[in-house]
This record gives sequence, structure tokens and C-alpha cells, in this order.
Amino acid sequence: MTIKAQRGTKDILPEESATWQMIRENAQKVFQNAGFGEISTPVFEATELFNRGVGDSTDIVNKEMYTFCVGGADKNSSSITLRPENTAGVVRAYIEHNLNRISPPQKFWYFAPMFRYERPQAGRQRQFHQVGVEMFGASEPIADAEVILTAVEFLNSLGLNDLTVELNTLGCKNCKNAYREAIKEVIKPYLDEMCDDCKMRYEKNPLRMLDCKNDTCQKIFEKEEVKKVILKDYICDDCREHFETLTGYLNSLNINYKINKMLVRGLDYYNRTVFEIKSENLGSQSAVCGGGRYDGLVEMLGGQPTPAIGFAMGVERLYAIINKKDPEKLDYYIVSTNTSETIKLARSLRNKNKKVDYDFQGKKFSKQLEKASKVANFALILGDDEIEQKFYSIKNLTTGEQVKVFNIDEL
RNA sequence: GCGGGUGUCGCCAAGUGGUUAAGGCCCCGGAUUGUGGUUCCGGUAUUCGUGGGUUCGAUCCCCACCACCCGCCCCA
Repeated sequence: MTIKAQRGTKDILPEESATWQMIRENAQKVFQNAGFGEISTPVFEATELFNRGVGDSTDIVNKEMYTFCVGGADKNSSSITLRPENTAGVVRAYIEHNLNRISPPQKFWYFAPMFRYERPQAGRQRQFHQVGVEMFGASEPIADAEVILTAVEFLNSLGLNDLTVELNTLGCKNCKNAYREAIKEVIKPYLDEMCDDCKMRYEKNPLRMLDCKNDTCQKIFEKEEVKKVILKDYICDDCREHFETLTGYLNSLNINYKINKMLVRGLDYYNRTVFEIKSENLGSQSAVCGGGRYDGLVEMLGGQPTPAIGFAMGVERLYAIINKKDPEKLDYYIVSTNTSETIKLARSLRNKNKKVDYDFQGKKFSKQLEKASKVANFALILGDDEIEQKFYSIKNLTTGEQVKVFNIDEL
């Protein structure tokens, strides 16, 4: 039996590489143009980081983490986890390296593999990639606008112009509490009818109930008096002003967005602004981007109180909906039976930054040319005549036109 | 974790309880021993996801397992 790739993992083959490279290059360009610097943190971290950073009421922490005990059974053994998302790791690095000493805001971007032990399906793998940004030290609404703008600009750079930005505000600690209590109050009479998950959420994280897809639960949220509470703003004056200023910026930037009061993200650390960007071409895993503000997280992980905001996008989901790019052809395929001349010529041309390849097996001239026409723009013919008379025949494989060249510097 | 579906060559696929398992693409070789992309000819599955069972006989029937897909859930 041969060994296959692990469930929920995928090889990225050369034929897909041009598209992947484009995604990464566009990310680098758009994010760095906006002042974000690349940060690369380790694939594994202390399990404790995610328990505290992502939140132990989340599904990610409760059932989806790749956690290992390393160091054997002795006292020094420790629990590590393959990162399920990148915000916790970046926050850890931010604190550990005192990155707050750069004058704020501090802006970072990343493109990296993540790991979640979930049931694979379309748009969901166990190893997948996220590209995203994190910004620290800016509490102003313009920071929210800038982060959303950056996400939209990146998506536009990939030719994705028709995606929907959904936007909501969860409020700060204070209004979040008031909202939570009001929802608990109005739902209380119906609690018995709700699904088990919602009964649990009612205690732990009532806002997550609004995300429930269960029909009976949804019907309860549709009820007049419940709806009134859900749609009523429990947002304090500061938070409201923050949100209104943000939407003002988005309006002036002509960014299309839709306010979705039901949008509550699954990670515990969010407050105030949250947003998702969705595509209709992805089936049930429709979110290509999710993000929001997490003003309390740095402090929770032991740093100074620091406002922060960021987003993450699923690279495989982006890959699924963008126009694919074909790998570039070689500049030259050398057609020759003189291998020692060929390898030297290949080296010279490669050092001149040309993409060059050639045949190793002494195949027939016509076979080499056939190969050339498949993989290269030009055939560089170096036969006995050419070597004797010191020239190269360059054949344009698109037009069929062939010319003599006496010096490779002319290429 | 729970439902539903699928599984024949690298890819797309036809097929039937009984010994040649179609076809197309790709790949390889030849026609054409220095001029390709067109054309023509030829070659490539001791085998039908894996392991059992039923049967004189199974790729096709039954069971289990595995993998993938589609929902739920969750999220990127």
C-alpha cells in the first residue's frame, strides 16, 4: 500500500503555483503599500495561548485543536498546539518583543498555514492557509475603516469586485453586558423550546445564540418582542459614534456594506466592530474573510491595554473563486544533442535571468522540438551546424519564424 | 459529532454475475535518423477504493472499513 496525504490536507502542485504566487504577491503589495510589515510566527505555540487567546467557550478550542504533549511523561513535558488561527500568536509576539515601542499604530500582515481538526468538506480543510492583517494601538474608527479598506482592496486586486461586506458592532464591554442581559431576559420564557446548543449558549455566551441555524430558535428570534430587543441598540454613545464614524468613512470610500445585526463572530475576543466578507460562489462555507476589533486581547494575554483590529481570509476559499493563472512558459528550450555545450549554454542564459530547460536523454531532434513547443516560447537550436559555424538558431514557436543569432547577449 | 451521496488507468469516463474490462485526453514510440504545435499508426488497468462474505465463478450481490463530495454544526 502506498501512503496517502492525511485527511483534510492537500498538496499544492506546480500547475496551481502561479495562482498561489499571485495571491501571495498581491497580498504583499497591497498590505505593504498600506504600511503593514510581514510577521511570521511559529506554527505551534503553548496550548495555553489559544485557551486564553481564542477563548475556551469556542468550538475551535473545545474540539478542533491539534494538541500534543511533548517532552515525554516527565515533569518538563508541556502541551503544545498547532495554531488554529493567527491572531493569538501575533499578539503573543507583539507582547514578547515589546512591539508597542514602535509608535502606534503597529501594523502586521501574514500568509501562513493553520490547523483545525474538523470534518473536511468544500472550503474546509484540516490544514489550510490564512492571509490577514493585525493592527495594534489604534482605537480610532478610521483604523477600522483602514482595515476594511485594505481587505477590500486586496480582494479587488484579485478581481473580486462583487463580494458583500457585512458589518455589525458588538459594543464595548459595558454595552455588550447590557445587550446580553436584555436578550437573556426576553428569551427566558422560550428557553425550553430552544435547541441544546442555545441552552448552553444562553449561559456562556448568549450573543452566539443569534447565529443559530436551528429553525425553532430562528422563529423565536423572529417574534415581535424578541426582534425588538435584538434590533434595539444597546450600544453606548461612544460605541455608536465609533460605528457611525466608521460607516461614514466607508460611505465616502464607496465601499458597499450591509449592516447585519445578527452577525456575531465565533471567537470570544471580539468587541465593537465585526465584519465578514462573503461570496455566493462558495456553497455553504461562504465567508472568505472574517475580522473585527479585539481591544481587550493584548491585556488579557499579559500586555499593556492596547486596542487592536484585524482580519483573516481563507486562501483556499479565495483560490476557489478567483480566475486561475497559468504557469509561465520557459523563455527557451534548448534543442541539441551536444549535452556539454547545452548545459553550459543553459547556465549562461539562466544567469541572465532567462527561464531555460533542455533534454537530458538525447531524444530525437523532432521530439525535442515537440517538447519545446509545449513548454517554451522559443526553441534555441544548437546543432552540429550551429556549433561549427558558431551561431544559434532561435525559433519562435508561436509564429514559426526562425533567425540566426551569433552572440547570446543579443537574446 | 450527525444525516445523504459517490469510489473502474495520471484525468474524464462506458460496462456486465462468467476469462479480451469500451472510448477520449495526457504520456511514450513510429511514419518524419536537423524543424514542433495538424494528421496517421502503434503502446500503456493480470484489474475495477481496501478487507471479508455469498457463489462453480464477482468489477458488477451482501457486510465492514477507508477516502472523497454534499448538507448540519462551526468557521477562513
